[in-house]
Amino acid sequence: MNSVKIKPRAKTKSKAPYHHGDLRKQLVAAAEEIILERGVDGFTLREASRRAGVSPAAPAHHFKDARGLLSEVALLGFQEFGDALIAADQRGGKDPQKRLYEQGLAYVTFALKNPARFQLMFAHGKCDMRYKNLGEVAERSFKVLESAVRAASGLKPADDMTEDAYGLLMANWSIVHGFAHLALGGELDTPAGGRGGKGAILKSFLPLTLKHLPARR
Amino acid sequence: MNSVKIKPRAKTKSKAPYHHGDLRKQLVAAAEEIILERGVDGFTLREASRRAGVSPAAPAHHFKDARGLLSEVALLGFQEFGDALIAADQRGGKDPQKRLYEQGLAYVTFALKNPARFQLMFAHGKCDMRYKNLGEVAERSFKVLESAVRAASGLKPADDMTEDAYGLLMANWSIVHGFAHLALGGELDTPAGGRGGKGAILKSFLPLTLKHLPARR
DNA sequence: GCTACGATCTAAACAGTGTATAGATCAATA
DNA sequence: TATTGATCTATACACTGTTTAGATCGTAGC
Repeated sequence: MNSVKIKPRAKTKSKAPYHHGDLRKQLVAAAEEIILERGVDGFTLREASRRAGVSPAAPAHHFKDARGLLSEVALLGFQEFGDALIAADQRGGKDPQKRLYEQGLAYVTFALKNPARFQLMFAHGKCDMRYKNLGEVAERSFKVLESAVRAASGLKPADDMTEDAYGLLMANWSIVHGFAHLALGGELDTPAGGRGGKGAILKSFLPLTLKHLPARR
Repeated sequence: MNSVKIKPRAKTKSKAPYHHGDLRKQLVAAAEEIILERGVDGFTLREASRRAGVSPAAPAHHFKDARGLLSEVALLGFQEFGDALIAADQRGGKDPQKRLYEQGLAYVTFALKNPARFQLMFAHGKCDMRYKNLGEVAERSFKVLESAVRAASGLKPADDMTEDAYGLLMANWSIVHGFAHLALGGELDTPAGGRGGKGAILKSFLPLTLKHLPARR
């Protein structure tokens, strides 16, 4: 056999060059794969290296450490998440109640469709909020919610948040976040007519719950 | 000197016997210490062994593996948790709304006062729900909530849950669980006048949020 | 009292992890 | 063309959970 050595990472390429060329992106992709397959806790940096076809020390040149790579994944997640929330908010038009409802729908939908990413984004200590602009990007999602709550509370954009408005904000956030967390933990599968997977949860349980989204009082 | 050798683990005892004598309990205690100090992810079985003064292989005689030990900790947690919910429910008397409020208060209070334990109890995959009677004990807490929701929905104990009642249940659970999760993640610290630690959260933020606990509609 | 046993422990080993170090490779710049 | 800096490998270290074989010791049965 006339040795044509295979580059492990590329589909059909020449010789496995010493330099990967696209490692950073592939590490991120591998990380997303892994947390999807094995959960956030199942992630290992060495496995990501393996899937990218490099040595365990290679990632250090692109990310400070394992948390760095996970933080990058979270960053991308929060970007998509924020976009989804903004789009939902706009679907709500001028009705604050509808804005909150659409946001809640989008919040949980994102969580159930991107379970691993969502768990990572809100896991305690898994990623470093000082990584790049992760903190700001996460804050952006928060602001979308705050904006709708301000409208629902009759506040103008420049006004300070009142205590009541802040209570409304926390209540709205809590209910959708709690629902997402419980659903992802399988906590909503057991009782009564559960089962049916994420689809059933989104289609039947979620609307039943979002009916109770707190409005201004 | 009439040799009174010190047993490393016991306060003031004789000789460090080959057999520990109280290992199971001390492992549980060590595990609770560790998750409190280092978080659930910071737990290692070897560290627990070290603190109990035994070799890394010793725990295997009392727990199947690391998850087994954590499951035991979760089991004890759910027992206390269930007791707290039941006591709160009774404080609510005959008013379903008050029962739900007291339960919510107790739910979040438990979470903030036992952060590590709570995170463990609701962490995905950290403990084995088939461990001993962990599943049933966890279910017991759920039943306390369900019972109050039945009352709030005008259902008798024997009645099947209606869709609406189930929505009410999920909404109540979601809001308190979400609040607890967000608070533990420090998510409620940043904005506006936050800070002040868990005490401030319990005393000011929580009531503002629980005002919005969904009632029957 | 003795013996045998079963429960409980230790010591040592194995495979896996994250990460630090030193050195190899290679594109691009001076 | 030589050098430099970015990117990679090989190696090593200190951890981890868990398994194995063997040591210890309370106690049940004789």
